[in-house]
Amino acid sequence: MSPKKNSLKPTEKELEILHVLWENGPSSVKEVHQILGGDQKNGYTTILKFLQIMFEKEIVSRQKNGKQHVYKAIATKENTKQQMVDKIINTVFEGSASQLILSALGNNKSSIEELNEIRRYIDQLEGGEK
Amino acid sequence: MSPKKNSLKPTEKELEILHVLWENGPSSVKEVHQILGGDQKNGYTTILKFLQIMFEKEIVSRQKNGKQHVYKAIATKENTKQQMVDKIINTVFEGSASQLILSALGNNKSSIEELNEIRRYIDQLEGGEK
DNA sequence: AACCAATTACGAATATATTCGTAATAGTGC
DNA sequence: GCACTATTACGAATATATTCGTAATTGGTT
Repeated sequence: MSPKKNSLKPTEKELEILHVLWENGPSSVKEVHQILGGDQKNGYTTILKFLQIMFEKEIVSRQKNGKQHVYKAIATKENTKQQMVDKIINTVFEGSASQLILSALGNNKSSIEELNEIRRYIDQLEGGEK
Repeated sequence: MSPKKNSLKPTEKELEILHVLWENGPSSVKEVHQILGGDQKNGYTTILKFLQIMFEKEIVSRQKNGKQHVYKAIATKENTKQQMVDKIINTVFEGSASQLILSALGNNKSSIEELNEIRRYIDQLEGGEK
């Protein structure tokens, strides 16, 4: 019965902005705008508007610093990635993570080192029973 | 310079419908509507409209059968899954398939058998050099 | 050929996402 | 305190997605 809805489904553009906040850390509108390519890519007020909307959706928090706001992502990159992975697993891989994994292994060229890392991780999962 | 754009980004609803066509095979509007839950879930013309739009976007093909159209998915489920995997890899996993895989292994409980299957697949990839 | 039920076609209403212009505000320096 | 500029707030325009009511069509039946 919480008054807020926390569906957490960033749109395409919101995700772009989240990336900036994750990589750059807490940032002003100006910074986000710049990092995303300046006026070539988006009007300043476009980015501003998005940050305001994201603030209302509680995707980001903000804090005043002089006359400007500094925005900060609320969800971590890890959490967000996890949610997106869960979603794709459920919508197209009938709930099976391993299907997704096989598919990811399938077409994408992972290096030998990466494959070894994955193998090590699997060993770890199996070793730790569960 | 082809006259068509083939971006292939099914929306949420389109994906739902594609699933029906993949699982059920070529289907009439009536069938899709029924399988998706009938009038409880969507009006008949809603599904009809979607199939018409998807036809224009060339997501599905269709063929007349008596007075009705029989719709058929153009892309296979495999292709579509692959595209979605590629996209998520590029948008949130900085192009690294193995990152996605580790993430998928991470929170989702795969069974021992599944882990073994994945391991076998990795063996195969490594064995076959490449 | 005329009728009827099933089906499609069309267009509009609503919802959400994206973009940005203009107005209001608020610190800063004088 | 006042003017100046950086910044935010607001509201509207456009785009795309979703939903469905109503009209037109069409194939089969008599």
